[in-house]
Amino acid sequence: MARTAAETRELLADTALRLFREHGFDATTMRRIAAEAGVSIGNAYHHFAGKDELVQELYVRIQDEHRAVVEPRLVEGAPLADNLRSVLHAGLDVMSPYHGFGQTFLRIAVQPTSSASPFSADSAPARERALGLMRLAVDRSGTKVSPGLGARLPQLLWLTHLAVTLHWVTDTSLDQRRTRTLVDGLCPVVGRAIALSRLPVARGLTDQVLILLDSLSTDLADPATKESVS
Amino acid sequence: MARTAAETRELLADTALRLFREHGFDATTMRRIAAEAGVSIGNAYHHFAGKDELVQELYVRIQDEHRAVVEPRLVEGAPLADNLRSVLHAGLDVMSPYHGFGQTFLRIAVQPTSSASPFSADSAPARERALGLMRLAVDRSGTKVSPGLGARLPQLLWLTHLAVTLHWVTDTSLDQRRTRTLVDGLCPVVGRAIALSRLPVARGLTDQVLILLDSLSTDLADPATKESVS
DNA sequence: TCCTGCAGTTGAACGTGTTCAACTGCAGGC
DNA sequence: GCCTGCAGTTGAACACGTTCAACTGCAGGA
Repeated sequence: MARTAAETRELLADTALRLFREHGFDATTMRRIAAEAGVSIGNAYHHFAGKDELVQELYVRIQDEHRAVVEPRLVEGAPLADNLRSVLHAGLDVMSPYHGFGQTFLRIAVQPTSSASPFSADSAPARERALGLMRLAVDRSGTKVSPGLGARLPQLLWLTHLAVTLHWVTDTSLDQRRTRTLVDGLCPVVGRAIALSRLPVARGLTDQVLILLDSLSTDLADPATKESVS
Repeated sequence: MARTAAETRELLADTALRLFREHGFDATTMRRIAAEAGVSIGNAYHHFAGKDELVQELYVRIQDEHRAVVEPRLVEGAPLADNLRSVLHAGLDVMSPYHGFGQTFLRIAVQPTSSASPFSADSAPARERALGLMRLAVDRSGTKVSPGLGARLPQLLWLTHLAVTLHWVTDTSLDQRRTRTLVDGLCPVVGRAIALSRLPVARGLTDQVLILLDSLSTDLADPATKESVS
């Protein structure tokens, strides 16, 4: 028997993700994942630290697919609002089959101790890729942005993406149409806000927001700030 | 033996909340809660549908305490930003002892099926009270707000509160100081944004935001929209 | 040929949240 | 005094996620 570790790992991930899609997260037991993959329970735990880590695998795959789907859709010179709309809708498209256990997704992502948290140091590469996608949307767009805001805009849009995802998870409407509506309404608002930020009258507010974002990104960038009681 | 149902229920809730505070959520087993309360496991499940429902009990108590703590702190005629700051800091004060299982808190709150979701129809009374608190902060403040925005402002501030809470849950800094910093930076920004919204140049954006909030509150108010596949 | 080491694997066992059919004891009719 | 109904209670039993000491089989030296 004894495949290579990589083979068994992928076999388990594929099986688990299929069962998650077919029966949901709770109804999919580790015993069944192992059984359908043709390995023992203990072996499954040898390759994945727990059931949660199998969801992280899905997280990674979704993100890869998101980028693959959205990149061709980003139009050079289009308004930023339009490109943002493409990114957000593409994200919803990709996540769509997994709405059933979005709550599980969130439960795992929210654990500060876990490496799955979008804010954790461990997921810095994944976060950097997500930020890179937003940066691409900004760079390709024809919308004029002040340099100061331009540097922080990807981060701001990424937070927007998180907020939309949060809404999507709790969205019980048919096919999550309400989240689609939210995206369609939100993107023009973001576009207008950015346009407004260039006016002198909004300069003070814009600067304050940038400072706030700076302090937030310090949270994300500097693991040393994670000190706890000695 | 056989106390009244209300007595046993409260005894269990008190015991559970004490154990949660002392040992955290995961380390507190239903068996131990029942044992320390002097009842059987089955009895505990007779009074609470599950471990999650005991956390909902905490959710209710925290909210009551939040209102009690913050109401005296709201200053008549103060800038809205100051009153908002009081509400948010008071919220953090009250939640502070329970930061350890904030993730558990969120896990339960996020389930759309559960009645614990802040967006669910079941928690409408709790949400209404939270909104009422924000309305009070707005009404007591001396900040001038356009009527259209004024009507939606409590909802907007409530969403702000949710966002801050989300940051708090994932905040690993000592005593969650970073969230405190976030609040201190965020409140002036909100104040400035509201001031800016009154200017004619921002009228279009303000209207768009209000329309967006309208569609969001339709989500919350109208349970009929929760239809799923027939 | 035998031994050693190790990557890959096994499944019984543990403690968990949760369920449920059965028990207890009291209030109130007869 | 006896029966009935029911609110309150019980704990064994179930399936689950997770752990871990032990097993397998092969590669590569002696």
